[in-house]
Amino acid sequence: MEYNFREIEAKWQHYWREHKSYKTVLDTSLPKFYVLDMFPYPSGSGLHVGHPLGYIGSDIFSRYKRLKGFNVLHPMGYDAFGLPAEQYAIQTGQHPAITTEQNINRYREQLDKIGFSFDWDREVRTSDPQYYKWTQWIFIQLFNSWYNKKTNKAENISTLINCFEINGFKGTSDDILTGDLEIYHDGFTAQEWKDFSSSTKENVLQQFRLAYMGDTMVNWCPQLGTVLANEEVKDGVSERGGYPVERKRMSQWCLRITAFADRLLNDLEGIEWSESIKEAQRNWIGRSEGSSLKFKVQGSNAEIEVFTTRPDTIFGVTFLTLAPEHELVNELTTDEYRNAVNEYVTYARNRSERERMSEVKRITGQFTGAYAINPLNGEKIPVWVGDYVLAGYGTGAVMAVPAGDQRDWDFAKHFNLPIIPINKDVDISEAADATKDALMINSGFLNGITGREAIKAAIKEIEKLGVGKGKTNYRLRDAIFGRQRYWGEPIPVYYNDGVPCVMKEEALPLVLPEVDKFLPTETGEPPLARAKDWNYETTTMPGWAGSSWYYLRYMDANNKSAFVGKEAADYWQDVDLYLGGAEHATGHLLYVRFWTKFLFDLGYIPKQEPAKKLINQGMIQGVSAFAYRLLPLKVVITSARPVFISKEIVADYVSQKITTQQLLEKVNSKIPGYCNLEDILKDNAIAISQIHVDVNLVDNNILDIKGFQKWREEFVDAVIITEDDGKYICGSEVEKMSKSKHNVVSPDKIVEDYGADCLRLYEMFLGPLEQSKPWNTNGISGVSNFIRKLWRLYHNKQNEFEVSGEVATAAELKTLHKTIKKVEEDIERFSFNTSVSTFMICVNELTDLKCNKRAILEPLAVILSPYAPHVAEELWNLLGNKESVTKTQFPKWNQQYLVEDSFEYPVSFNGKVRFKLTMPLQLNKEEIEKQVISSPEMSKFLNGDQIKKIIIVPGRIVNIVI
RNA sequence: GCGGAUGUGUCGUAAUUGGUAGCCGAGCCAGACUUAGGAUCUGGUGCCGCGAGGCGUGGGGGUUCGAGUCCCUUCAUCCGCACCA
Repeated sequence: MEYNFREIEAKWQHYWREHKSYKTVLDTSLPKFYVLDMFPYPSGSGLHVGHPLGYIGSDIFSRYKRLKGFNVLHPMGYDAFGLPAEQYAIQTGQHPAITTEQNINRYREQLDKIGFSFDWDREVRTSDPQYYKWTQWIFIQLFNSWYNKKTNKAENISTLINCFEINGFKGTSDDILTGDLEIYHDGFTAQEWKDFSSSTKENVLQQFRLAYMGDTMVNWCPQLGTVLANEEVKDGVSERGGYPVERKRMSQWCLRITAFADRLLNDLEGIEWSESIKEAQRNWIGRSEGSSLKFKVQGSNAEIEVFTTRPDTIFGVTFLTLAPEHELVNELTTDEYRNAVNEYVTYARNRSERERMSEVKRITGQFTGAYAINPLNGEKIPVWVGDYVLAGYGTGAVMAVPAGDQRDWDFAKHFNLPIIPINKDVDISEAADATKDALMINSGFLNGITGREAIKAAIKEIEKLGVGKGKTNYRLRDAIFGRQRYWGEPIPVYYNDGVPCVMKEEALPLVLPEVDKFLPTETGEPPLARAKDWNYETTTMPGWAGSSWYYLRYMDANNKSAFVGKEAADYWQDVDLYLGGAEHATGHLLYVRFWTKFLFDLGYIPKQEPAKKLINQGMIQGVSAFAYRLLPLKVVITSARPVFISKEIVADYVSQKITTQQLLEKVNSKIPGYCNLEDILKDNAIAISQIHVDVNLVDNNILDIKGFQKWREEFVDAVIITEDDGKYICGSEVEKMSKSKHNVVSPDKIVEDYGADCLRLYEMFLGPLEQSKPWNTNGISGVSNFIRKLWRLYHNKQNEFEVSGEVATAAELKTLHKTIKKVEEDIERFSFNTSVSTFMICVNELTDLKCNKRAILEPLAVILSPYAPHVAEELWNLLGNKESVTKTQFPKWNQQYLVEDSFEYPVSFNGKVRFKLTMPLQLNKEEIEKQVISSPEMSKFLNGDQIKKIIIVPGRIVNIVI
């Protein structure tokens, strides 16, 4: 045996744990560096090889920064509340806390085997009452705060109450307003405020609080029995479980994230996050600027308010469309159209969200009989109802400009409504044209200017007439914060005569109560309603609550008196490097920014962005393996045994290179009399189904037949039809790694077979960190060889450590310093895959030089230690160092060893390399030119042409332009 | 439809500011040592061509002495948002 990774890795993992090598303490004498991984949800299936990818990257960077003299905070914890544990609890009755605990222990065991440098003394678990105590505390702060538009920050609600007591409230025009005040539309005086009952006061304040009870349309999932956030719904079904989701109006706890929309959008500028994440967030916030506009309704007091981004097109309006759910639909509809409208509204409501999405192109609508008046030209225009207008965006009503908007155009064509051209020389006979650059026509005072200019002019006029005003609209909705679930943080609220009150901070945590079952009650109330003497809110917080501030807790994880102490917050500030998957773009990564801004506004933390730099590691996909099962249909089966056919044979069959008869003959030769050949041929009734095979039973697409037969009881005596050489070839496909697809590769197995260092190096070697790629173990031998080669360099045949004290030669030093330089540059730009190659080149060169010198090995062990800490630590130790390699400094590379004395210049003519010339590197441009021109090859390739120009890049290239 | 990203050998990939395309690894081929190991070592391996040479970074065009890299255009794949007014 040579390099024994099992022994070495166990030894050093034990050492690090015993010596708390990675414990971090606040030390103001050192510069800080905070490296954070998105903490995992501890699922029942354990880690797969995809999970550690980001952790390895962040670990390399953390270890590197430590060697560079930084005080590095590199913590880990668990996002422990979540649906799967609860679903499991519902099925088995097992308390989710127990399942979660077990899963966490398994995760920890797996993580420990990979040799991460986490400071486990700072571990957090969101489901721990000592943690969620502070999540609840933050909720209370949100409840006790409002957003002051004047100061543009969150403030304690008392400043608002003060304001009411002194000035009263002027209603919607008051610029301290951020909530949508429908109830207190006309405002109130200071005296009226004082006279309000406490419940009326609270009703008013609810319109301002950052945590409030809102009556909103929610995504209701009947199967899961809970509401879901927008990002938990994909294509009309729940992200988890894939159950249908419907829209439902419910009273819910909400967080007023919309108050922060502008800052969430603008502050994206200042952070180093990938463009795709930023863009996803911009998209999600969906800021659009335009104007509100009120249309009077003929013969009614009602006004229809619309939002438009194109007020310039106001003269092209030929009808209004209301969403079917719009509150004025009923009031406006004339008796003549009442039945038709009711019918249409019912139809639209019953169309599920899913249908509505999949039938986007289907145009439906109904005239209400009502007419509105265009406030700018007094034209009478019909009011329609149509489900292409969404109730949830803007005002739920649009002014339809068929000339400029395709949806309006389609609607107008379908119902034969008029289309007024508003742009000069623009053809709208086949489609609408939304250009802003054409000159306006048929547009009153806007005629003759471009749409771009007209937008400003129109808003000015609209505001002058008092029929609307310039307005910014957001797609972003307030975040629904209540979940009808058990396994989440209880919301620290109780009710006094139906008026919500938050608990006193001293009374926290409000601990999750025991319940007899984890299901909703018979009356449809959330599981918490089952708890005895539970006088609190029965919904719990959503999964993202605990993860919206965990990075702050790590700074001061054991603080009993604050969510984070001032000293710790001031020192650690924010995350310098955040690593995690891109799938949280519009969920976690938006909420964590929201909470950070809020806590910043209240003065608890010094930064208003959580993370300076974000790297999204790519997803590692699984390579699924398939076996092909022969399914005889409508056929007399004489054998009930399952039959599997090797892929190549199937492929032949499918591509009809062999006939059904040949296939069956093949089957029959293996199991005579398997089925009635004639009947099969008569009906041509044969089908092949694909089944996922556990990838651990497959090597290079070749199936372990015995293992496969043992895998499932029903396969024990399955008939396997192989290729002629007796091999069964599986099919393969790249899919998401998941238990149900049996394509999960566990890091444990890799560690077991090759060692943790090898796993770390290989995961990095696989390609750029940010790129998604399928897992493929085939190439791992190269990395494994590298470690063994390094080991062998410093061990003799008897596996005894043998190192020479001789002075290193120039060539050896060159190799070393080249490597240090490259590795340092690679780490700084997160190009970990290229440094693995660099190490390989280094060891190859040292092997060629037969170099086993201490002077080379010592620094090499240090620069290798972020990547392969165990083997580096062992070598470092063998060299006689008492302290751990992690306590040392990253070596400095020295230019002097890298200087070449000569360089082989490629000499090219018009960019085509014709010959090469070796010259001293120290030559300046003139000298190089002289040498090139006087070289014997020159005339041969110049071929009588005139030299126009010579371009020389010293140390690079010589190009002659002819 | 809008937005983001990616296209390089058989495969994973590499290539400072535009400067010898294909580093490193896998696979494959040949050889050595050995005799059957999933070991180690050496050499070869983009395509066409006997060769000189030519062609090559998804396709087409452009800028340049010179383009994987910059610009325009187009195609393909992946991801996000989507009847957002």
